[in-house]
Amino acid sequence: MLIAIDTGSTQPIFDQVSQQIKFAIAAGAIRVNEMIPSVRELSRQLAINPNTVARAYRLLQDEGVVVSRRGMGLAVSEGARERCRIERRAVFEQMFRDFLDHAFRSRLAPEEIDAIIQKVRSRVSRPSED
Amino acid sequence: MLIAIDTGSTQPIFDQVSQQIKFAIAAGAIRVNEMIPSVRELSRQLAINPNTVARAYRLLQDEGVVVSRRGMGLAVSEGARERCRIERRAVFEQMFRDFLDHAFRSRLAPEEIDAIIQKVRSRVSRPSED
Amino acid sequence: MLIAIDTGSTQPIFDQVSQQIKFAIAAGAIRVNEMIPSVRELSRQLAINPNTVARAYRLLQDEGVVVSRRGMGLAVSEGARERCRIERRAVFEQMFRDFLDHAFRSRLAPEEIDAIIQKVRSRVSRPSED
Amino acid sequence: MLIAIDTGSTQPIFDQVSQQIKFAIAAGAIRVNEMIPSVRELSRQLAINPNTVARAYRLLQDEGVVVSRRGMGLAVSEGARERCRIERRAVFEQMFRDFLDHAFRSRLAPEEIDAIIQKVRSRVSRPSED
DNA sequence: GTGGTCTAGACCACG
DNA sequence: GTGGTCTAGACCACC
Repeated sequence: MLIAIDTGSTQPIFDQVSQQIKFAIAAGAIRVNEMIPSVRELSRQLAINPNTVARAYRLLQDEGVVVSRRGMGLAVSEGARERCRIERRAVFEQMFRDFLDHAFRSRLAPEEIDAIIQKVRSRVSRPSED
Repeated sequence: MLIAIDTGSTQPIFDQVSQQIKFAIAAGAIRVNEMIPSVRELSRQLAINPNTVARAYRLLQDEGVVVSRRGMGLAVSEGARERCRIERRAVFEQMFRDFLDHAFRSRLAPEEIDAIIQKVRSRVSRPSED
Repeated sequence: MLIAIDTGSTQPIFDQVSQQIKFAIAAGAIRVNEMIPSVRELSRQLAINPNTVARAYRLLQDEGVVVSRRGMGLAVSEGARERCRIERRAVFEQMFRDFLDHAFRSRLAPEEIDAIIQKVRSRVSRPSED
Repeated sequence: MLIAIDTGSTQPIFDQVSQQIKFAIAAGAIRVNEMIPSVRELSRQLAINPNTVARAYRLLQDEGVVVSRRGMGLAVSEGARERCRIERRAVFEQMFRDFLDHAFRSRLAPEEIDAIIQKVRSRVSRPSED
């Protein structure tokens, strides 16, 4: 359950948690029918407020990614993996679209956009260390 | 002075205003030593509160992009264009780096990343209508 | 948390607040990692508008003296004390340099400058009552 | 008539002008009964708004430092020099008192205050070049 | 006319 | 509970 919280990010913590769980499911790191950690357990691990984990889990339930098993906890639902893959794809498509749109609106020259993409890609086959 | 406010964005209005002014300077749409619109004028144009514009302008002053000419208004400072260009470049480099890093950490396959870039780029020579 | 507001001063209230907090950190009266009073709390204590305190706190954040812990409040950042000491030192060095420079430019005789320093120092081991 | 305007200073321009004239009189650089430049002349020299010079001159008249000679302009009044010396003295005494009071209230150690005074004095026999 | 500060009060998301 | 943003409107000094 490798979840990395960035408290400095503008993305809310509950969102980081739920998103990383979904993307872990998409990647197959958590399997269908597998249980996810309890609220108390995960909040302890990540050193964040239990309410925050609870909110992330509520989100996952509302989206049908996990289902409650009474008295046991939450398990990854049938079909969750495919849906998580689709969402992951959509998230990053939107992210790149925002980048391009914003760059165009800022009158950044196409050549400069190309230069950015070239430069960053050449440096990042694994995450940067900034 | 083409500034477009997106009230739905998570980016605060004052931030949109100051950023768009900086990028307009970067693009040469506002020249060094030129005055920027008065707080009251711009707030009227954009139909937002003068305090919000004032806050954007305060940001610009703190960053040294504009200087106050007392009783007269705010003028684009010497060397502002180059600094704005550099900042614009840095902003978009960071944006694309975030995209890539985040995608890698989400274990998105390199081929899928390529597919996203191809697909979106082919579609966006002008801003999307989302 | 002894903060004294001088409403008659030309120095803005938000500036007095942020500076006094920085100097309190420099003096060790507020410790690293300690939370500073909430916006509402301090505004109540000082009988000033919450927005004014918020602006002071925004300044402190921009300077990296405090960091926001979301939903919890603001905490003094690592290394803040040393930076606050340095700033305090710089502020007063500049203040005295301004005094001297201005005096010289006004062609005040060195003996008269000495006389002023002697006279005032002998009188002030505690703050004056002006 | 050596007047140096600092547009970046917090001290209003009209105040800089009137104060520097008074201090020039205190220093004997402008003599009793001598005429000071016309509003138009000085505003041209300093490249500032004539209204600003006019306001400075009004101040000087109100304080009795200069008197109007109909159709001719403004002349330094009898006894102006002594009064200007006294004011100059008071201004710098207050300036140094502010420095000390503020430093005490900021809990700056007396040794550090001494250190500042030593350091700056050793460097400044003529104005600094900051 | 200009920017700058301050107040008052509303609304929001986060924990 | 916390900070953050935005609106509305007043007041000030400066040019």
